[in-house]
Amino acid sequence: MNNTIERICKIYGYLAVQEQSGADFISSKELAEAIGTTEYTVRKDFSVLDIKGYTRKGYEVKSLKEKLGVKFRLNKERRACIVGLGRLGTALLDYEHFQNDGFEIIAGFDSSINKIERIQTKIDVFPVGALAEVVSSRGIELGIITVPAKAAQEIADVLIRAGVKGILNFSPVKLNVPKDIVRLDMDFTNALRFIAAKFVIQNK
Amino acid sequence: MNNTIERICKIYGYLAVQEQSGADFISSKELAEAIGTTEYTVRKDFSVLDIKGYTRKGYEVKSLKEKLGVKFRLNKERRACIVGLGRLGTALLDYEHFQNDGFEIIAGFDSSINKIERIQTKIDVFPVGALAEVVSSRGIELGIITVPAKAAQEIADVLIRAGVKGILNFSPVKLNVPKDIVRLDMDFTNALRFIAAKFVIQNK
DNA sequence: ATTTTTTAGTGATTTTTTTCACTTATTATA
DNA sequence: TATAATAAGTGAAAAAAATCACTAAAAAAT
Ligand SMILES: NC(=O)c1ccc[n+]([C@@H]2O[C@H](COP(=O)([O-])OP(=O)(O)OC[C@H]3O[C@@H](n4cnc5c(N)ncnc54)[C@H](O)[C@@H]3O)[C@@H](O)[C@H]2O)c1
Ligand SMILES: NC(=O)c1ccc[n+]([C@@H]2O[C@H](COP(=O)([O-])OP(=O)(O)OC[C@H]3O[C@@H](n4cnc5c(N)ncnc54)[C@H](O)[C@@H]3O)[C@@H](O)[C@H]2O)c1
Repeated sequence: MNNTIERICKIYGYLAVQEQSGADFISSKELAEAIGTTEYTVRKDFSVLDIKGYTRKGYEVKSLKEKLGVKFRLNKERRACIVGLGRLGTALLDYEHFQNDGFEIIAGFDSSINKIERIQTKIDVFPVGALAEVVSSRGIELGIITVPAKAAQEIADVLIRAGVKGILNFSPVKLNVPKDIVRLDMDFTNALRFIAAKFVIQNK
Repeated sequence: MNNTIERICKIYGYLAVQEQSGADFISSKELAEAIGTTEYTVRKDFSVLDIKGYTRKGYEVKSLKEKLGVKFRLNKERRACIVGLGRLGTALLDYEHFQNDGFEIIAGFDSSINKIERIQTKIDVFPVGALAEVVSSRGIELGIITVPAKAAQEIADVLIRAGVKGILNFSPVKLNVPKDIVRLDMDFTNALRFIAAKFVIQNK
């Protein structure tokens, strides 16, 4: 199931691009190539999701995107916030792509008043003390954590208590969250390790 | 196999922390908890890798880390470079953790001479024209791509021709690489999509 | 000295995921 | 109009991954 979700998310992104460039139909083969899987897997995913295509044409880009959008609620705008406005946090804060793709970063938080005052961005920034209040009052569903490792769990706890449903964690700690909260870790060091390790395995 | 590699990388990171804090032995259960899997899976992974523990004690932290380090060459320093010194690239450039964990960022590249001149960092920065030369002469094995989407494939091609073995790609495009090159995409938008989609699926 | 508890090790089983093999529909072509 | 080609749909098979169920060893407790 996770694999399917992951593929669907990639497909959804690819469809957005294709839609923009005016493509009408797209085959399972092209989708497979675009996201790095096989046409069988793409068709099986769609089969399970009860999504139909057209023989000899493929899937209609617009309606396919629409259907995936509805099934996985990728069509709906989601509000997010970033906690920890250091080097990584500020880079993310100004990353316009998120907004285009349906994720609206509507607030940033930091513990340093200094930083908050100096920061240059169109997005509202607050002291971290306001986190719980802002998250719940503004209906923020996603929390992005870019604070130092030692503060990450505490921030996660506040976010969850305030009502976020998912956490994207950039700090290199494994956060404890209740199992109805979706957590995803972006650990760059592990990513580099994975690349290095995979290379070693592949070549022996 | 990929799943095993991923788990081993996480375990390796956790072991580094445990070693630091002076732990001697660690059980499959603790490891499982730390990386988010089951004790069975951890033991099975080790069983396959022919790694032995001690009954009623667990695995010896130091020698386990050592063994994984050797098997997956995670003990060896790897040189890496960052191409694209914008908001994300500069954040990564100064991220000290990489060095601690055996990844030595030894060069940064950008197409803007202006940027290169203004940038403040201890790491050597070069115009992108020097990429191929620096990569091959300094034995850089890993390339980190943080250029805009439209330049990403071209940079990947140069990196590969110059001899990198793996690419960590932060741009939101699927790079084409020969299959002996390990590529890993860090697509933050997809990560947010995944969280949102998983949440929807979980709660219906 | 004996029993209990804990934890690894692993073959067998189960579950999940992927791939295959084949059918069907539709369009293009001869 | 007949034939060829293309691409979806899907049950079956295969492969991969995870879990279970058990044994064995060692330490701790009685
Ligand atoms: N910089 C990178 O390239 C990079 C790469 C991988 C992972 N990370 C991880 O991302 C996180 C942030 O990294 P960074 O380099 O941006 O660090 P940073 O030190 O530049 O920024 C951290 C920010 O968090 C703020 N902060 C600290 N405690 C806080 C709290 N309790 N509540 C709110 N804000 C708080 C600090 O004031 C600072 O602005 C770290 O966990 C780091 O390990 C960073
Ligand atoms: N900023 C973020 O938070 C964020 C988040 C997710 C993904 N990304 C992706 O990471 C990449 C970089 O994002 P960013 O926000 O840092 O962008 P940015 O515009 O701040 O930086 C891009 C840098 O690449 C340089 N560059 C452009 N073409 C180049 C080339 N051919 N060779 C070498 N350097 C070149 C530019 O001079 C600039 O310094 C983009 O692909 C973006 O989609 C960024």
